Amino acid sequence: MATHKRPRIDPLTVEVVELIGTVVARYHEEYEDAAAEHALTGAQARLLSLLSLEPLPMRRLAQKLRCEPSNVTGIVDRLETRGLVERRPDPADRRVKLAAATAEGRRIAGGLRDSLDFAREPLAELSDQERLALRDLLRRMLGESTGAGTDGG
Amino acid sequence: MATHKRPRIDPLTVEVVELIGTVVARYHEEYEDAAAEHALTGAQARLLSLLSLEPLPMRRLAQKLRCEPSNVTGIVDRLETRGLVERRPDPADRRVKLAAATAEGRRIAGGLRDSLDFAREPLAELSDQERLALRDLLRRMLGESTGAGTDGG
DNA sequence: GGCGAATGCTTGACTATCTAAAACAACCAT
DNA sequence: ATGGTTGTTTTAGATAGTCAAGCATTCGCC
Repeated sequence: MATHKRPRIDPLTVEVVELIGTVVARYHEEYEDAAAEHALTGAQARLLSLLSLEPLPMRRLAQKLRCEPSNVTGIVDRLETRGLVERRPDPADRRVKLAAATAEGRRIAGGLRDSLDFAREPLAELSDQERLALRDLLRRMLGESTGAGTDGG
Repeated sequence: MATHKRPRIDPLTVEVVELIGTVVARYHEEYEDAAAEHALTGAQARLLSLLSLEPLPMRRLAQKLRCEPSNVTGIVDRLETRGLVERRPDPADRRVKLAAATAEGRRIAGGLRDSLDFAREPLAELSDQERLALRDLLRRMLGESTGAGTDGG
């Protein structure tokens, strides 16, 4: 009964998996906290951070956030109500609406970035050499598909 | 203007931070997908996984999931409706309700664990020695506060 | 030039997650 | 016994997410 034919995993792999789980959990916690400090939800913070780099069509936002466009409509609505984001027409295509961060929106996004100490603090524990080693290991683990934005267009 | 007095960060640290962000994103994606394969939401999957180890009081669940107890009520309700979880009285304290996974719930939790290939697949890329190095780096990064469940009672 | 299909966004209906506040029951100390 | 504390649920309300339908615009094609 319950023949869980789970491929045998060595304890080391299990431990690494658990460590990664811990990193993931802590990262999220810190992110949500940082967002909350600026009266943003996680989803709002992610969207606003994207827009602080460049204006984007709603459709593009949905792709980057991996959700339905109709969902983006709501999130942008709430940010627009608060004056952090605005919708602009796309001169090249009148169907498209470009969401863009306002000056205030960019200010908040900057503050958010600064609050995101998660990455800096624990990394400070590591020497340059160790950071280098960590980078290489993570790269290999991610299989070079680390184009950081290569989410096929 | 906007004197973002952001402590200068070296490019290596920035890159490592981005890599960790990618790991976090992929982990979540995989987790949600695995949950969806078993007709569970992320929150339901996390809760059920906890209960597959041992029955827990609602209050304890809320602590582990870092949310309000009233929230746990709803999630357990939905899982109970589907017969994956049941509420039992705590013989030692009649106020307490112990949430416990049913046999079917444990079965699903097992399947969920098996689907969670995220950790195994990319880790297979690494040699034993590299895994060891990665473990040590992650441990140091997390500052030994990796008691994996030492969420003070 | 115009017609139909495809594209971009929004709306509406519905579910899940989450919080805060209030209600209720049971425990515990005095 | 009384009263304060603790554990759970209920209620109300917000956000986030899906899917299907609707509307406007663009594009392919004749």
